[in-house]
Amino acid sequence: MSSSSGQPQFRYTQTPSKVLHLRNLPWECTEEELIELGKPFGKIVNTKCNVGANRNQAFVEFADLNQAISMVSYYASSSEPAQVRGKTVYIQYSNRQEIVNNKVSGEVAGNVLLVTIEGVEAGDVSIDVIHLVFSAFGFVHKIATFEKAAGFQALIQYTDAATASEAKNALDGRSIPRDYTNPYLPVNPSAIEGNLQPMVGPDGKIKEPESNVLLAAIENMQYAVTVDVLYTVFSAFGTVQKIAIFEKNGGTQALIQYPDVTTAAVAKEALEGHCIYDGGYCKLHLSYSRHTDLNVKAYSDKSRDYTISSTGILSNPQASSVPSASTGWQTNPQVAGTSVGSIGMQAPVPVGQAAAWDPSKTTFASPAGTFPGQPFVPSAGAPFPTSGGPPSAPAGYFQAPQQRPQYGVQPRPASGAPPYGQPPGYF
DNA sequence: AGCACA
Repeated sequence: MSSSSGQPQFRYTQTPSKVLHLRNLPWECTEEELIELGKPFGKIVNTKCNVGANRNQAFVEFADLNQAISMVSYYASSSEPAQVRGKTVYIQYSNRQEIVNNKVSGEVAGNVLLVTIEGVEAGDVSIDVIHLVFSAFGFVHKIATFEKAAGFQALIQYTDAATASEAKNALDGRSIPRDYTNPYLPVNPSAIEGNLQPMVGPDGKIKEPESNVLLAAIENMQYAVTVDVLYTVFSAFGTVQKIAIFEKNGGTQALIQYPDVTTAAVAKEALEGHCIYDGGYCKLHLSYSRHTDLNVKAYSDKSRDYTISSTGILSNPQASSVPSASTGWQTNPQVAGTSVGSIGMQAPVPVGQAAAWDPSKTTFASPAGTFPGQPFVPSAGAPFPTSGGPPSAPAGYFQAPQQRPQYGVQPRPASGAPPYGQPPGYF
């Protein structure tokens, strides 16, 4: 308790800081209110509110010291005091140089994806399905879905922006496999329950070594399974880089190469045990290949290398790096938008545009649906490119006779370019 | 008037 040389801590002698201490705030003042207050003076990079016993103090941190100085000096000489909700707020330099740890896991900038799922209505895609698809990239903290007349949207919250970005890159523009939405088809239960277990179980549950290359054994192959068919099916989960089909032990197998393990894992979970055609035809058995990079002919009827034909599939913006100012994702999430279905990427939404969350503001492009009830009739002029088609080749691809197709995949031009268009007018 | 978090 050395009451040592009483150095007075008057505000006038406080050393300036990028961080300002605010007091006399209204109870449980929100982060948005702090930002509103400080925004005119500069860029606020972090806040901490509801500090103190009464939860009526807060900190705001500016990007630049001069911005903090300008705010303090402005209100020091202003006739109008700083106010929040009509209460006068007292502002001074914090005795710290930065705000630490405001960003709890729920509020890291860019960790939330806004997903627009086109061609579906609420209930067509369950949260379980969304969870399944997005969990492959990392732990999913929260999912919220909402539906307006414009469309069905979901918020997917990851731990960090990097994970969100990864998911965005992998899934943007993709279709959710149709059978997720079909209640009559089995969904791999382990995949859905896998909530708390990432790919590798922490409790010693080691799965088979993962790979970005999947080995697909095709059983009961009554219909031709071409490179194109496989491409269409597996592209629903991410960029397919290479495909090779070969015969082994009298059966047909294929290798499908993705850019990364996570994408392969999603595809594997989703497709394992499922059939390309209804009726048990062309059943897929998936495992991880030991290969990581296939050496295949660029173009043949048994193999394809999609990486060398100029395909600009992935040119994805980063997830938002706008500093977060969230109190919760209901109010002010950092959104790196993605939409699944026929998916369009949405630019990150800056803090100030939190209102843009209103899904009703969404301009909705209603693409050729790839979802329930859509029979995927290929346009007459664009037959599916089957190489030497099946004997009784179904008029509609992926459609065994008198059967409904299993996967919501779209016809693909023979050029090798994926069909995923960017529907106009996202947000 | 007052300065947190782990």
